[in-house]
Amino acid sequence: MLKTERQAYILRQVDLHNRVLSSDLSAAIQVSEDTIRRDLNELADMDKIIKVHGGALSKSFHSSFLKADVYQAESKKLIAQKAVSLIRKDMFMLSTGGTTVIEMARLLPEDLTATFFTGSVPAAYEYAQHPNIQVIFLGDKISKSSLIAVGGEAISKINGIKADLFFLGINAMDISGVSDNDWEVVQVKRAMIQSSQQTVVLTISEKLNTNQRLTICDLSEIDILITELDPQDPMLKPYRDAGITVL
Amino acid sequence: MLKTERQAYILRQVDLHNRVLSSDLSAAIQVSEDTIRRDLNELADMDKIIKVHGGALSKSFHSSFLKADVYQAESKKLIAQKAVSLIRKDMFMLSTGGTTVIEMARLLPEDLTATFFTGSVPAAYEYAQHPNIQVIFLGDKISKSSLIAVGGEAISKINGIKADLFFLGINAMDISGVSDNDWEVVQVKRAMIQSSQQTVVLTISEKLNTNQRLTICDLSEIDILITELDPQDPMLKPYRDAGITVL
DNA sequence: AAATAGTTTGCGTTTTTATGCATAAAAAAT
DNA sequence: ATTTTTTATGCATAAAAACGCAAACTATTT
Repeated sequence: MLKTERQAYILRQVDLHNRVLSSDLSAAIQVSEDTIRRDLNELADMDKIIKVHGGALSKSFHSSFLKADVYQAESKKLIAQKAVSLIRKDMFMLSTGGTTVIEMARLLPEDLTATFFTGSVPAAYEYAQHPNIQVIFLGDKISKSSLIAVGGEAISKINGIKADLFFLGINAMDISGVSDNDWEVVQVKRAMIQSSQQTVVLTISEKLNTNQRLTICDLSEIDILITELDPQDPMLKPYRDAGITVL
Repeated sequence: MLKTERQAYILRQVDLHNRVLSSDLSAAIQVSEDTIRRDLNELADMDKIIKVHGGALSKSFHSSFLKADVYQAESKKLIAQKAVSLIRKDMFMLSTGGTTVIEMARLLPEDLTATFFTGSVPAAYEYAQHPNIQVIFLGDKISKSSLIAVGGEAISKINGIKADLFFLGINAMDISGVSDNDWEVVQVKRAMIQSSQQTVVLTISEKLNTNQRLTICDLSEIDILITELDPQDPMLKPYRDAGITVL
């Protein structure tokens, strides 16, 4: 069997079965596991598969179904970097969805090990792409508008958690607090605030000094605020004055 | 034998067998491997074959190596259409992930109202895009390889459901049953089978007559099998004989 | 027909590539 | 923390490719 043929066979098996073990391939094609491993590495270099310990995963299944959100992409990267700096090894994290949070999920360093609890479908997807992050999905009814799990089940699950840090993506925030327009989402976010040591708001500055109908919490419940602006920016002064650490 | 003759012969062999070895050709035509190599190089320069280490491949082989998933997209649409026909208004559905199932999710008619329970992140995402489908996510730890919630929490949640129909995407299936290679996923799929009135397997025919380490269930637990093939296709006979309704 | 120029082919040599094995390092699993 | 499994690395071997060269063959010109 030619090397190229062998690699084509491997690729087919991976795509077909989603996941293959080196040992199975080795037995099936009758070559050493060494050779299989070299093939997998080459296919991975060509971006055709995802190599994992002991075998490989299909790429077609894992390549992002979420198109990268280009709106204010640079700002979001800045925010992401600041947020990442707060995470320590093996922390328990809570997280909502939202484009800013998802952008951050993509920038988590490869070697970071941590556990993320989330009820957001896209956020769970992004976290799950990372090799060393464990993702726990807090299931329940999925809200169509925000793609986040809402309802009593989700909330009671959240109540059972004690997280170190909570990354909160928001819709609106002003000096009277954080607000939203979806009652079910508000409930979930409130529960998440209660269940974590520290709450970190991630937002582009555009959302500051706006508000919506329903209040999630007032500023005293926010510990850290991260925007793309310089922490000393005058726009952020009201929040610093309210006792929030602004990064 | 003339050079042009020889090259014509080689080309014929490549098209016939999809691949040739330099050593075989050399023995067959009684010329040195050096000459064969030169011929192969020339044919490759003319873009008539793909030269690889040890021989050559036909162009059709190589193109399928590059993008193997295109031809299956059509198959999956066929499967999706058959699957959709089983759903009635306001049914309670269970569903795994998997590319075939996700393809089906995209083809659900706009006006269909139903409730889908799933533990699959990408499937939940697709279902959530539909205006009239309610999505309940069965949360727990997300398996990185399959992006599906696994674990005791998920299973006990599944046990609490009584669904009308279960769309099961699979990795491998033969006459001895449905199998997989991830223990945690097997557990979840088993629970889902138990919790639904009818189990419908969705798969491209390529996965038929393959098997993996861990058994999910035997054929008696499958009610309906949907592939891209005609229900009368001989390949499906064993499954019809086992009492499965083949669509 | 002989001479000549241009191809083609086979062969020896050198490089490159492919593969398996042994061993050490790293990563999971227990 | 220890044991097992998986991976990386260097090395040996064999197979294949590249290269140069000379002999054999073709075709063309004289």
